[in-house]
Amino acid sequence: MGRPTIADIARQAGVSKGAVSFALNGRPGVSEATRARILRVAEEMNWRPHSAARALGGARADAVGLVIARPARTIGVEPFFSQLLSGLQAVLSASSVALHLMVVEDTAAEIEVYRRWASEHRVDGFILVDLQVRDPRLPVLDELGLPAVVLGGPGKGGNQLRIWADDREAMLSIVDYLAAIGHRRIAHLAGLPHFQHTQRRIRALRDASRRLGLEEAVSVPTDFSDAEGAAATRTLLSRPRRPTAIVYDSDVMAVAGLGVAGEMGVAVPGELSIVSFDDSVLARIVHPPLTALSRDTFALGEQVAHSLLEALDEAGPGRDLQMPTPRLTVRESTSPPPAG
Amino acid sequence: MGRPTIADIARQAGVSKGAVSFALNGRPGVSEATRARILRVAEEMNWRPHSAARALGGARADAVGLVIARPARTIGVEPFFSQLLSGLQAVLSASSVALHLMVVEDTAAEIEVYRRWASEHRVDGFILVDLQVRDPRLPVLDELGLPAVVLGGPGKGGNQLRIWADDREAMLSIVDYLAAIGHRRIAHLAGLPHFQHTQRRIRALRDASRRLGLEEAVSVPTDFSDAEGAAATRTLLSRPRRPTAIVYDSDVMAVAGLGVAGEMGVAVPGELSIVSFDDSVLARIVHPPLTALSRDTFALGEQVAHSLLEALDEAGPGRDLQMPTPRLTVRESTSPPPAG
DNA sequence: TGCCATAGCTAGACCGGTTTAGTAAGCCAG
DNA sequence: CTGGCTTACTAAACCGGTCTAGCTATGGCA
Repeated sequence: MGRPTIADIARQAGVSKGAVSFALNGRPGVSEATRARILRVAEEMNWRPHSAARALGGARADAVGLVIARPARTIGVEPFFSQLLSGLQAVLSASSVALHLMVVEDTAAEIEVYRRWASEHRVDGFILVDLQVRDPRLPVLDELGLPAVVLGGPGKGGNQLRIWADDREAMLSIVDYLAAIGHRRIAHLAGLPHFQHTQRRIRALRDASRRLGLEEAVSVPTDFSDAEGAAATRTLLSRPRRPTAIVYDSDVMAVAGLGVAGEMGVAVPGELSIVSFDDSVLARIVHPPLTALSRDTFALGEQVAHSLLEALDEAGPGRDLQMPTPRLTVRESTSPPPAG
Repeated sequence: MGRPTIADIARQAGVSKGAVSFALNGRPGVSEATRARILRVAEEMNWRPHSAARALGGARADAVGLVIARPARTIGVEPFFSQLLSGLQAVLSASSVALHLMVVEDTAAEIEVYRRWASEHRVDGFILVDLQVRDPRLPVLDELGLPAVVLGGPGKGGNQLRIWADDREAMLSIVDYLAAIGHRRIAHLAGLPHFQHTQRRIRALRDASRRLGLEEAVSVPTDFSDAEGAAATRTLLSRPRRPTAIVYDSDVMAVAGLGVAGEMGVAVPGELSIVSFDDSVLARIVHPPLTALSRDTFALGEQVAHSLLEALDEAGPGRDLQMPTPRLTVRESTSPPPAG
């Protein structure tokens, strides 16, 4: 015989299918004695629920979806995503909720996946990353009516829960630190310009520069890849009056930039200070180890998972949840600028 | 009205549910005219199949499972997994097959997940990574009767398809290269000792050392983490007669080792040559860029996905599939050893 | 003309659960 | 003793598909 069904258990225990269902789901309708007997039989027969059958009745799919829209080959590098995934899994696994993961090429494809998974009842909710400026995904999620947690914010509107950290404050802490040790020409290798956090960081740098009266503070948008990070660094360092400090929006770019500096014979931190906006093992294992903004991405993943599980239980209106502002970890890639 | 069902379409098109099912699945039983009409109605009503309902009838779940057994916090670092994932996704997405991903703490938990997903009809097949020496997961998979693709081999027995590259030949190419440029004392920072590929690499190094008459060739097992990579490197470099070349089983460890060398004032490649068994952006962006074995992990992922999809269609007996042997990419982290 | 094969379709069982309506028995109060 | 209420349970509908058995109309062929 194949996998046992509740009908098999019912027959074995001498009760009806309904009674078995009640017993297995811990709901009233059977006596304690009968419940114990049914549970014992189910245990003996090694019964497991058939998730599809459950989902058919309109119940949970016990899965949540995460769709990442980035060119497939570039995902590999970002420790951020792997860390986030790990944190998500840690919580989801504990609740026996599976994670449906998909990597697509662009936002249009991403939205298509949301529609498909929702209509196919594959998932109970979604996790959104890389919040964009006027994000076209939000209205779609509202329309689909499934709960979602959005990484990024703060923001109004929509029924999703927003989880965010204060990028502006974080950028200010970097610039304040650099200015305090004497830097007056700071460059910023930013990420994709249509991401909300990219824009917030760029604006924060500009504001801080004005307030502190810096000589120069330029933001250069990139696609987050090591290639563009390296190329932009090369351009910056080739200028006659080059910046004395560069802030990188990701650790991958920072490490690439560090490599370019070494290659061009620019000493770090002697002639150039480097700060990474993202901390990870990557930032720690290179030499010199990078001064970086430390946030606990694993914990972020855990928080996202918790919030989503909560939202699945009681669909409330969208809320905001602020994570601690990342704190600057000073390592050996920063020092006062060269004299003169 | 909620989501339209085939019953709604049937009513609208004036046919029976069965006819709709035939039409939508492209099987005989309806005339071309009727089929076209049904398809048009389905299109108009924006119908999507309910995956649970399909799965209930014994059909496909249209999902495959990947379970990774490593401590959650350490996954984040390995570019290998992210690259593999990207390759998998590229192919799976194209076939509208979802990927169920789960990270667990150990092999026992991994096996438990296999059992659960199989009995819950959540997935149609599995992908196994980190093949172990006498792998306890293989008999379980045979018992569950679901197709699987195993990364690692070659191997007999089991009904799984094995996909592997020739680790032995790869290690030999590294040692031959190092010996050819004059190295006589080579160390090897290996991975977890119960992995098959770890053992094969250790054995290959020993054999090559004997054949080439090297002065020393030692393999040190680690847990793949940057911490152990750094610690073991420190120990090796502190010895009175230290190795002139170190081969690292992963790029993360190699980069960590590079950092330790820099910190201890050991010049790379002047005094120490470094080779990474895994190539990735990581190996390229550090300075000096690392000589490494290049294999296309993304392509590996694509191949795995293709093979698994094929196995889903026609469950054949287990087979072997050999990937191209990784080729050594010489960069700037290797040179002849210091004189004397 | 009569018979059979076949195309084209319908009705309904079925998958494995959940859930609702209904029923029998037990208990208590009046 | 009876009516009403609760408890413990059963029977059956239901979710949205797939699939098989069977029915009807048509065409081909002897």
